[in-house]
This record gives sequence, structure tokens and C-alpha cells, in this order.
Amino acid sequence: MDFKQIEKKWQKRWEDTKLYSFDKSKVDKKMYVLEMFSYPSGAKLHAGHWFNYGPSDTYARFKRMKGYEVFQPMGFDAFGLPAENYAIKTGIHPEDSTLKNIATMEKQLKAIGATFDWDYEVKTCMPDYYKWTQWLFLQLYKKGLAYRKEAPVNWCPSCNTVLANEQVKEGECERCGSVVVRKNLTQWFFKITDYAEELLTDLDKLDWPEKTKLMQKNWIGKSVGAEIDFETTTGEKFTVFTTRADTLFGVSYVVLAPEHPLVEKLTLPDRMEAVENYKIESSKATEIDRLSSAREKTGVEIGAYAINPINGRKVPILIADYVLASYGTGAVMGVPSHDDRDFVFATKYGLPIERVIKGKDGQNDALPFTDYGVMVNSEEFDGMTTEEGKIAVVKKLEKENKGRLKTNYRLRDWLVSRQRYWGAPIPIVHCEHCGAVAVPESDLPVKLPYDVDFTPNGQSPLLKSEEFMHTTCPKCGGPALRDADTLDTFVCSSWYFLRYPDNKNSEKAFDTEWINKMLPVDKYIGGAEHACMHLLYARFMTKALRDMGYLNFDEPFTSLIHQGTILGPDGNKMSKSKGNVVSPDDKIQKYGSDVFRVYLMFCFSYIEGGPWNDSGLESVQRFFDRIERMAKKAYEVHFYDGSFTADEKELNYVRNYTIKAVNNDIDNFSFNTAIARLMEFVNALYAYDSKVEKKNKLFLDCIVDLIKLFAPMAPHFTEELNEMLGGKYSIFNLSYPVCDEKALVRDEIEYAVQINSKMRGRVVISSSASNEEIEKIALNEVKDSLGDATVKKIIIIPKRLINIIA
RNA sequence: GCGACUGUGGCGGAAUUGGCAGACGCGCUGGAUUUAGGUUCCAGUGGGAAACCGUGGGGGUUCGAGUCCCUUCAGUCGCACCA
Repeated sequence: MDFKQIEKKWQKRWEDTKLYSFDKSKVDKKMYVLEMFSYPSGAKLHAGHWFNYGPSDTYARFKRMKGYEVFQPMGFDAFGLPAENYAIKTGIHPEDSTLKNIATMEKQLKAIGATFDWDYEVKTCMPDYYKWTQWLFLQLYKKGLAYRKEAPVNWCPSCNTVLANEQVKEGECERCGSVVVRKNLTQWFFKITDYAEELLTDLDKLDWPEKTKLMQKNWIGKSVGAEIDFETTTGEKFTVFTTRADTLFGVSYVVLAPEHPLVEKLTLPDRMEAVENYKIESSKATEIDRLSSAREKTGVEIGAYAINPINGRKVPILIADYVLASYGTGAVMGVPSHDDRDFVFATKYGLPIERVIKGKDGQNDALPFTDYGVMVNSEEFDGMTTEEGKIAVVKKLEKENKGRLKTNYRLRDWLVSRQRYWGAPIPIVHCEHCGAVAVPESDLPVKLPYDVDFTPNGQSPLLKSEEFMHTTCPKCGGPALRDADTLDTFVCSSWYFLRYPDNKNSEKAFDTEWINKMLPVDKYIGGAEHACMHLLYARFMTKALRDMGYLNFDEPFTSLIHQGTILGPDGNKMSKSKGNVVSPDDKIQKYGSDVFRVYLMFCFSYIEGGPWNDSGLESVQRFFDRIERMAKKAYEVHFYDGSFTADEKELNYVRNYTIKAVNNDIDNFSFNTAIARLMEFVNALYAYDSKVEKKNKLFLDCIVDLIKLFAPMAPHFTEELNEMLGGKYSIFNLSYPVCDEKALVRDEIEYAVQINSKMRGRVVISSSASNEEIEKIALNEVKDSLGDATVKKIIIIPKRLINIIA
């Protein structure tokens, strides 16, 4: 079969007949299948793109044949650093290179033969899209969910921009791997922490990989505890956060983070120099040493003392950089007897270690004892368990207004400003008199100027554009400056799935009524690397928009699947530097897109991925040939219509078994086993063909079913065979084969017979046989191996095995 | 350090609830077709002469464990002093 000609033929026909365009009138049967859109980085699709889009297109086609109105759009996450870095290197403007890349990728995506409905395409770098990204920013701003503050931020010295917490991996820039440094800057944040609790609890509602949910859960990092107020001997107040209020009697010191605002005020003059030195040391250390996990704990006393509110004891105050300014209150109580870190610290600095918790009966409670236990040396609380004491201690303090129950989250607000050019400008104007002023919605979009010098100098490139920067204040009309930063590209991608179904709307970001019908996304497919970034941001944005009345659902992606990674033949991640990149183009040239995508589905587990291996392509090609030969046979042979012989019953069994299994497998993204089942079916057809001279019409029916079953995986090939056999156009308008359960009921069943759990034989037993009959047949079968042993018990597992215990 | 996942023939990988381990494919062996090679078709293919032994190692529960429990090793990923 000439695949090149066939691909062209059917792609044209599909396009001419608008086969894949979404029928809005059937929205009640909608199935929103979405693959994470791509970044238009290189000119060509790589193996990873194919692995993402090919199999998920199979899923979409399958659902279509199951009667769903499938909505499967495609677009481009077009803003971002790579285009800008490429521009810095080559001088080609990001807009030019991006648009060119998009054009090439569109063409290639069409060549996959996927069912994307291109009428709904979005490109995030176009003004008709980022206008609404800016609108979104303004809504959050109005709602108090976007705010500006000066804070220590993560700065990537190589990308010349700040990064969100989520974009820092092991102290390094997620994108370029440079060591991230800390800087104090005034930046825009989204208040994702307002949604911490809901983002956490709603995870239970989602059909997502457990691992991903767990990662989000850990990232949000809820911890339930209490805030306890300490007073210093000079009357200053500060608050600590603890999850173990039951250990309060064991406090032998308190620690403030070096950056804590009270440090300067509390430090005694004779300690000032030591404290200042320590602060300098620790600020250096956080930049360089963040990676060493078992870093030695250090600290200095500041000379001041605090009063333990529960027992009035005076304890020294220290600063130490193992206490983080950014978590909790930036201050902790030191209980060395019941906390590993405090124990190490107290031992080093000779601070007292006093037990206030003992283990439950017989438990080894050597210090430091960090398990839950029973309170001791704690006055009236003695004898209480940790669970009781945690509450009781706080309740007592609460009466004196010295403490309260409190829940903390590890999640921080989302930093969205970027000091880069190629992104959506932040729609804010800074006026000398009025401060930060929102750009009126009617003035959107704030257009990104084309002619800008974007050579990096650590500042926002837009600052250099006089024309862009200078504007008038929307409030007072006086001269004002625009915000020179652009939005993190994750802002663009946090709502694109809402734009797809209404991508041409020029009045609104989307029509609420329509979007409430089209969403949530039923099946979302993409890489696992977005677990704590895109997937978290999109959930936040959905919830925020819901609370503003623009949406009526809580979660954007009901069901999520991560595809695995295709590695190089050497088992390493494909990369140019390793020289192990396999180009799909040569393979597609040689085998065609159908064979290529079936290869990807057959030779890899979709969830796992794995190393590339060429030999699989040949075997998949062979499988196609085998089907084609069978189909030609079906076209030529004369069939009779009549009752089934044993051979035909068997063939019909395999047919229906295959139908059932393939339906199930595709639903579960288990494409490799679905194809294995189809191969078995083909093998059964060959067996029937070589065995039976005069062929029943069943043979033809089977081949027709086979082609339909295979259609979602090999769309061009099966469309051609369907036409050859006189089937109606398009095969994708036919319904997917449904299993006839009756055909799966067999007259006879083969049982394994075991004696004392060891295999001793097999018997074929009528499916209507009673247990007594089964036992009798089994005993007869193995009577020689059984000898004269006494049978104690017989275990029958229906349709599987008989185990004789003797 | 903490957490999650993975570990099955020469190879890629299968195994509803615990129930015949190794589906399907690659590779290999033999046969048929062919002048020959290739293609195609048919048969075989975990180890062992056999009893038996086999799912990273050790232990346990069970009539029965790749699957459940404990322990240990190796690899992958995520978090990284979160009080």
C-alpha cells in the first residue's frame, strides 16, 4: 500500500468534509479531550510530541466512534524564554521566529492525521489572546488576588529574571540550571495561598495519578498547630509557630530567623557585632550552600531573653538560619528533648535539654524523642497524651490571649512578574500621584511593542522603550509609567483551556454559559513535570474565576493522564549534547505516520515510556501487511452464510474477546495491550484461514470488525481498507464494535488440576457441570499421581482451577 | 535525610479479586515456498537429562503469592532544615 498517497488522500478528504469539526448542537454528548499545548520551540516535532499527540488522538477517535461529540483543540504556548534567548543569540525577533515555528508545527501536526479542530486554535502571543490574559490579571487585581510587595525573591542570574517558587528545583533554575540567588524586589504576586485549603481538599475529587496528587499535597504542605506569643524581658512581643504545643514546658531557648524584624531591636549592644556578622554569613550561605542537606546548624545569642508564657521561665533568644523567615512566623521555640534539629543545635551550644514527654508503655523513648507520647514535668498537664495536650495547652493560653490554634501552609503566593520581553505586559500604570493604577478594560490589550532592544542587562527590556513606558494615568490624567515587567508564561497557560471553546469571542474572555457546558476537560493528557506548576496554577485560576462568578465548576481537569518519556536508544534522555536524538522524520518518511504511531503505542507503555528501539518498527509494519493481506482475501473470497462449526465458534469467541479487551484497554490508555489483542485476533484469522477451506461469512464480519477496532490507531490505513471493502465514508462515523457477551460463554472450560498446589494436569469440563461432577472428573484425571493418599479438601476456583489437598 | 514508584526470559514488555507466570512482539531454531537471498506461511523457543527450579535478596501469611505483610538491596522521580 502506498502510504504517502493514502495519507494525502484521506487528510484532504477529512478536511474537505470537515469531518472533525465540533458540532455545537451536540454539546450534551461532548467529550473534551485535551493535550497540553506545545511550546513552538524548534521547527520540527520531536518523538515526544508524537508520543503525546499520536496515542491521545487514538483515544479521541475511539471516543468519537463510541458516540461522543469529541472536542479536541490544539494551540501554542507561544510566549516564553526560549524564543527570546534564541533572539538574543541570532538577532531574529521572537515574534518572527515564533510565528514561523508555529506555521511549521501546524503543518506537521496535520501530518500526524490527528482530529484536531483547527477552527479553535489559540496562540498565547497574539493580542486577541493576551488581551484576555491581561483582563484576567485585572479581575484578580480587583478581587485583591493580585498584589504587589517587596519580598526576597528567587533570581536567576542567567535568565535575568525572577522565578516563582515552583520554578526553582533544588536551588537551581528549572529552565537553565543556574544557581538561584535571593534578591529583594517589588513584584506582582497572585494570592494562590487563599486557596491552599481548597486546592488540597479538592484533590480527593480528581481522577488523577496518585503520585501527582501527592506531589501537590506535599507542595501545599498543610500543617496544623498553634501560634504561641512570647514576651521578652524588655516587653517586646513575638510569636512562634509549633505543631507540638504539648512540648511547651520543654522550651530551653527560642530562635528567630536572622531576617526577623525584631532582631535589630532586641540585640544587646555587646552582641551587635556578632549578630551582624552572622547575618552576613547566613545570607551568603543560603545562596551557595542550599544544596547540602545535612548542613551544620549554626546560630548566635543576641543577649535578650524571652518569657515562656506557660511557666514564666526565662530562656535565651538566638538567631539561626535553620529557621526560615518565610515560613510560619519566622520564629520557633527550641525543645531539644523532642525535636531532632533542636537537639543537635542545643547539644552544640550547650543549651539545657529537659524531657517533657515520655513514651507510651515500654516504648524506647531515649532523647531526642519525637514521637507522640505522654506529658511529664508539665504541671497540671502531666499524664495527658500528645493529642490531648496539644489542644489543652493552647486552650489555656488562649484565655490569656497568648496563643491560638493555627494552620500553616508551605505553599507561597505565586510570583508572576518577569523581567523579560517576550510575554504579556502587565496592565498596570504607575502614577506619581495615584500609585499603581489598573489599565481600564476598554484600553486592553496593552500591546507588546515590536521594536525593543531586548539584550539582557538585568532589567526589564521594556524599560528601554520610551514609547511603551510613557503614558498617562487613567485616574488623574497626569504623566505616568507603565509596568515594565511581563507576566510569567504560566499565567497564559493557566486558562487557555477556557478560551479554546470560545476562541473567537471578541467581547469577553469566554462566554460563561457556553464554557460551563463545555468544561471541565474530560481527559487531560500531558507530561508529569507540570505537577506543581501548570496543573496547580490552572486549578487556582479556575477556582478564582468561579468565585468571581465566571464559572460554575470547581476543577478544570476531571481526569488526567501523564505520558511517559521516550528516551534515546542508550536509555538516557534524548538531548543534542548526548547525541542520542532519534528524529521521527526519517522513520515517518520510510514507514508512514500510521505505522509510526502504532509503533509508539505498541512498543512503549504509554504511562512509562522507555528507550527507543528500532526493531519494533519492522514488526509493526509486518502487522499492517498481515491485516492488509487478510482484508484483500476478504475482498476476493466467496463466503457462505450458515451455522457455526467448532472452528467458527472459536473464531467468534476470539473476535468478541478482542472487542471487549480493546474497548477496555483504550479506555485505560493501555494501547500496547490493545494492539497485542488485535495481533492475537489476526493470528486467529490466519489460523482459521489455513484450516477452513469453505469460509463462513463470519470470517468477513471479523475482518470488518478488525478494521474498525484498529481504526483509531491507524486512521489512514483503515479508512482505505474500509473503502476497499465497500464500507461507508467515514469509518470514523461508524460505531465501534460492541462485544456480544453470549459469544464469550463457552460450552467447555479447561481447568488446571493441582494436588497440594502443584500442577498435575488439565481437564476440559462442560461449563454446566456441577461441583460434584467437576471434582469427580478432576480426581479421575490425576488418580495416578494421587495414589492412595486421602483427599482432605478440594478447592474449586470457577473457570480456572481445581486444587486437591491430600 | 523524608516521601512515592519501579525491579519478571537474550531483549521490549503481559498477567481482573491472591488462582495454569512469561500474553503480544523482537531475536533465535527447524520446516515449507523460492535457483538463491529477501518476503510469506507453519512449528518450536524461561532454566534443567530429570525430579524439579524459577518474577532483585531474605523472612512471613495462605490450600495457593509476581500480586498481601515485614525486612534488605538497586534504580527512577519528587521534596529538602516547613518547626
